[in-house]
Parts: sequence; C-alpha cells; structure tokens
Amino acid sequence: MNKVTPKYVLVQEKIRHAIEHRKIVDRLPGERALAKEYGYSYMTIRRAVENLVAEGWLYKIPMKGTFVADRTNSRKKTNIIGYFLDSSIVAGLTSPYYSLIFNALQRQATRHGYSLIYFSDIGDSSSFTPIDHMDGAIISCFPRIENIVDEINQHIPVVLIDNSSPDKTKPSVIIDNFNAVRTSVNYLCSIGHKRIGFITGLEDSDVGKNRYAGYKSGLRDNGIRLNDKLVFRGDYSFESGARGADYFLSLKNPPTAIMCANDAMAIALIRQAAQRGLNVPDDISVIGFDDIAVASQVSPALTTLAAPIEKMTELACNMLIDLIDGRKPEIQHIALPAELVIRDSCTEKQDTVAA
Amino acid sequence: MNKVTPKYVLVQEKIRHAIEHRKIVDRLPGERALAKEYGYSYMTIRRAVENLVAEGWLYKIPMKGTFVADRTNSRKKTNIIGYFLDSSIVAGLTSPYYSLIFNALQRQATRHGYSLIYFSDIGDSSSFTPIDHMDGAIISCFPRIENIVDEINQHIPVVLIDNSSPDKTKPSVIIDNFNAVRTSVNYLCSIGHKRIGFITGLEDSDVGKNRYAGYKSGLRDNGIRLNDKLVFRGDYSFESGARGADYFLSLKNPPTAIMCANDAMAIALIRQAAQRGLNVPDDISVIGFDDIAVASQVSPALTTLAAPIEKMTELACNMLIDLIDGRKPEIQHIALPAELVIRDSCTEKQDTVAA
DNA sequence: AAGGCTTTCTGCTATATAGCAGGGTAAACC
DNA sequence: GGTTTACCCTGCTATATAGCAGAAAGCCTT
Repeated sequence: MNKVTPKYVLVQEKIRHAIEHRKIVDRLPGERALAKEYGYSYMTIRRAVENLVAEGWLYKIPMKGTFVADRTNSRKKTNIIGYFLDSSIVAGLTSPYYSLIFNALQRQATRHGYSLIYFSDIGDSSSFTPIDHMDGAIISCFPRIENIVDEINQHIPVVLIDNSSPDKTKPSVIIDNFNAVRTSVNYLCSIGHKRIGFITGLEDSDVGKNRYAGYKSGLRDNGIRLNDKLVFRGDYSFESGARGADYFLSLKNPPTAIMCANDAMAIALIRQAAQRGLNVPDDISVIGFDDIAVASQVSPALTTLAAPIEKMTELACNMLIDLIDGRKPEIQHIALPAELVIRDSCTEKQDTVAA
Repeated sequence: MNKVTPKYVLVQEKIRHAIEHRKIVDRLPGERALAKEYGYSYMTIRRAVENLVAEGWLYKIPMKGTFVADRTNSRKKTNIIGYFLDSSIVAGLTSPYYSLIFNALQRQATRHGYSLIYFSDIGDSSSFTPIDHMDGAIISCFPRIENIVDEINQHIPVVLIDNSSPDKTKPSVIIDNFNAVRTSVNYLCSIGHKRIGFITGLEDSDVGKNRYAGYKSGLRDNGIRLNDKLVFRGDYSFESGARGADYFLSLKNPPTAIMCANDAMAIALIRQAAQRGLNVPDDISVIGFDDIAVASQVSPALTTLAAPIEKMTELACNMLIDLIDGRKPEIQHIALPAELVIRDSCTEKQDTVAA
C-alpha cells in the first residue's frame, strides 16, 4: 500500500473526476493540450487516457478526438437474457404452462443470437447474482414479487409477460384474458347453456381478476344474472380443480357447463366427474384455459383457450432487445387475443333443466 | 485491412507463436533481452508483452520475470452452466420429463452459485455461441447427437444425464433402467399377471434398450417365455402409446398387464382403453416410467417408476463442478435406482385367463 | 467558383533514455 | 563464517522526440 502511485494513475483519477463532475462533457481536449493543461508529458497523459478508454470512461473516434462515453449503458453486453419465474410458483418450469413459455422464449432468443438463463431467485446481492450475466430479463410477474421486479429493473431492462404490473411503467405483453373468457362464455351460451359455473384462479393478479371479470361480462352479454353459488374459488392447482368439481357436482342443481380459469383445473374437473360416474361433455361441458400439451390428450380432449405463446414470446423478445439496444419499443403494452380451440369437452344443451 | 500493422503487434504475434509451438516454455527472457533478440526497442517489446499479459498468454511475477501462462484453464469463469437438449426432441422443455430435470438442475445450480442456460443448438461456430458463456454443460445425450456432444466437450467439460454415451469417456449419471423395469415386471408377476405386454421406447439408445432388456429379464425371472406379440414398438410419444393400446386391445388374447417405457405412453394407453370401454386396472393393469406430474393426476393414478431426479441432478452438478474446478470427480459413471411408485393402475389378477 | 496544395489538427507508433524499487548474488570486509 | 555492500537483474514509470496517417480548414491557383 505504501507504493508510490504512478503519475499516470493520478492524471487518470483527475480526468475521471473531471468527467464525473461534468467539468468535461463532450469532447476531451487533444492529448497534447491535456499534457500542457495538467503539466505532465504527452506520453503520460496518453497512457492515462488509454486506460480510461479501456475502462469505458472514454471512447475515441480515430482522427477526430476523444470523447466521454455515455456511462449509462456501460454494462458490457453478454448476449444473455433471463426468464424469471418467482420461486413461489412451486412447480417452476415443471408447470406445463410456463414450460411452454420458456421453451418458446428459448427459440426466440436464439433466433436473435441470445442465450436464455432461467432463474427464480436473485440471490443475495453480495455474491454472484444471475443478473450480472444478463442484458435483460423477461418476467412472469406476480403480485407479491413486484419489489423483486423493481430490483431486477434497476440493473437491466425488463419486459413482463403474461401478467402486467399495476404501475404500467414496465412494458408488458399479456393475454386478453377478459375477452377470452367472455368469448368462451358466449360460446357456451350459443350452444344452449344457461347455468354456467366458473372456477376462478387466484384473484390477486390481473390474470385472475380479468378472467373472472370476463366470465361476469359474458354472462351479462347473454342476460344471465351472476349466481355466486356457481363460482368456485380455485388457485390454478389440479387439486383445487378437483375440489371445485366436488363442490359443483354436489349442488342440488349443478351447472351444465363449467368454465375453468386454467387447464389444470379443467382436467381435474373432468377426472373428478368421471370418478363420480358423470360424463364430460354429455353430463357437463368444460372449458379450460392455456391449451397445455395434455389438454389435447385427456379424454375427452379439452376445449380450451389457447394462449398465443409463439406471438407473445416473439413480441416480448423484440421489446426486450429494443430496450437492450437503447431503443424505445414501438409498443409498450399489448394484450393478445387467445383462441378458443374447440375439442370434445363441450356439447349442446338441448333440454333445459329446470332452474 | 490495408493499414500497416504496428510492429508491436508483429512481435506480439511472434512471441505468441513461440509460446504456442513450445519454443518458449516456462520463463520468458527478460524484456531487454527480448528486445535484443527480436531486434526491436525495449519499449516496443514491452508493449507487446503487456498486451500478451492482458490477453492471458503470459503472467508476471513482480521482480522475477514473465512466465507463460497455463492456457488450459485460461477460460474465464462465468459461473454459468448449460443444459443441452437436442432440438430433435421437438417438445424441448415442454416435455414433462425434461422439464423436471431442468427445473431440478436449476435449483442445484443456484445452490452452487451457478446460473443455468438452456440451449438446444450450438449455432454456427462463427458467431456468438452459447458455449462461450458456459463453464460446463449437462447434456441429455441421444444417439444422433454424439458429434455435438463431442464438439461441446472440446470447449468445456460435460456431464451426461439420463443417457450415457457408448464410448464412456464422458462422465454420466443415468437411471438403472434395466433393473427398474425388471423390478416392475416382477411386481406384476407377484400380483398374478402372466401375460405382460410391453410398449418399448426408441431402441436407438441405452435407455430404450435397457428398459426392453429389463422387461425380458423380468419375464425370465418368472419363467415366462418372451412372446413377440406382446411387444409393441413405441417411440415415447403419446400417440404411439395410443397405437400400442389399439394394437394390444385388438388382440384375440390381450395381455392382462402392460408395462410402458414411459408415462406418456402409459397415460395414452389408459385413455385409449377407457374409450374402448375397458377399465384400468380392472381389465388391464398398467405401469409407466418417469413419474411425470400428470401421472398422479390421471384417473386411475398411474403406478410408475419414479426417476430419482433430485439425486440425479445433484450428482450431475457435483460432477460437473468438480470438472470445472479441475478436480476429477470421484464417481465417473453412476446408475441410480428408480423407485416403483404404486398407485391405482395395477390390480391383482385372480382368475387366470386361458392362454 | 472549383479543384488542388498546404498547414495543422487529431490520435497512433516507435524508439531512446533515465531512473526507481525490489530481489539475488557474489565479492569484500570483519 | 557470517555480515555487509555493491552491482546487476527484474519489471515499471516517466518523459522526449520523431514521424505517420487521416481529416479538416484555409489558401492558392487556374
């Protein structure tokens, strides 16, 4: 520590100080001029400047001069983006839905020359954190992790996918949950159903709220009054779907059709109905949401709302890469329509059951 | 390109060349000596050496001299590992089984302070390739990608998971497929089954071969002769499982139990049986392999062989990190036992059907 | 006014020289 | 024999000088 600090380090510090305090703003004086100004020799100044360039404080334009660099995007590019799924999603990537998203993201990322890290924890800020590796992150946002999203966003640009943040400052690409469910309720009505049940998702997020709101709106479209008895609070889990099935099928007057806030619950419902000796769709029609892989494999194949995963991930990647490159994405928020995929779990309701 | 290359670059090249061709092995001559030797001035040599140090070819010991660096581990550590799944696995991470592995790997990796990249393509070697980011890779190896594995291994250490390479030079952690299937055949026999069918996986890999071999061995254990009619060639896909079901259930004398090389086919089998009005397990017992999430959710819940995912990924990570850190892992190849998880898809065969 | 020439600016290369700090060695000294 | 001293080695710093190439501005000629 007792070593004499070389002069060029001293000059280097002085110049950096000048830059930091806006004494030097755009163009640095010529090297020879600097030498005179600071009273060191040309070569010494040169060395200092060279180091500052290497450190990213300055950049040179050949034959032009030396300029102070824009420190804001001084982070070196890694060509890696991250996908963050909060660890509260216990299934993590095991979840059939999020694995669809991740898989599609990976394809989109490689198309753009990026690699994809999956992380569900930002770790203690002290040690190595995955964020250090990434140019940006795509996040499936949930209510209780907004502070985490903010923390990530402090370091790198962020795009939300599948659920937007209430503050709308972060770009997002989501599904038009409201109209998706509304459409499918309309569909059920169009094939004669009047008693339509709904198994909600978690209502702590936009996704859950909007799906529920879409259900209510769909009923209203068809002049059906909301009946609280026909709404079961689920949490997206298979188990809650099974509980919902038990609840509905134990009613004196069960619904003839049930809309579920996701596929897992719909599949649980079908299974539970079968175990009670009821047939889907003959006894009860079911619609899911997400179009996960198994939806087409269960029996009967599930009619469901297909999330436009490919489109969503493509847009999210484009937005993120725009942000990474310092451009402002054309679109900041977008809600994509989901498509009703009609399979075998719904049938017409011919004879109206007494209400 | 027409620019005159500076002398210091030339010397730099010469010295690097000398290092690469073992002309200079341990200690570089003193800078002043080098200057004489190459016929350039001291300062010029100095600059060349400085650059080589920056590039990692040389390192200096103050007051001692300059030495050639050990290039073998000159790759800078990124604290990122990769998981490679060949793009021929169309489902990619959408596959319920591989998503289990990936998800578990991510947890293990973070536990060790690593981040996890998923890649299914190594890209053209010219541009940015994901491998540049990684300290090592865990690979689910398939027959036709052995050259890819080799290429990855040329740059970074590699551990195979779930399928080993025929040459055994690369460490691997796999499932003891042979004994797993053998055990479950024994189980079926122990509850009275004699006509046991088998839907194979792809037989181009160890996994498929060993599961099939385990089936045959299990039969032998119980003095049952292999009947080719009771073996259906599947490919792990849901569809092939359905085809297998159609085949078996159309037989004059169908098997009373069917072992499937994976869960997807087993689930397809259950569904197909149900559509033909047959009940699992009353009419036919079924065992799967993998214990994917849906296995416990289908009706009847599937009896299956649970891959020890947690253990596998843990071992694979440990082995890989050993390799990354330059240690030789204690274990090079390990086959972990799968556990038979008995649920509701098998039942005793009381009355022996005439053969 | 247009095209060419000169000057002067920029950063970059190359080399020489002088000196510092710390370690090693070997001769000189006690 | 052991200690001291002087010298030389190492890499490192600092500065001067000379010259190159590209660009830009200004001048100068046609």
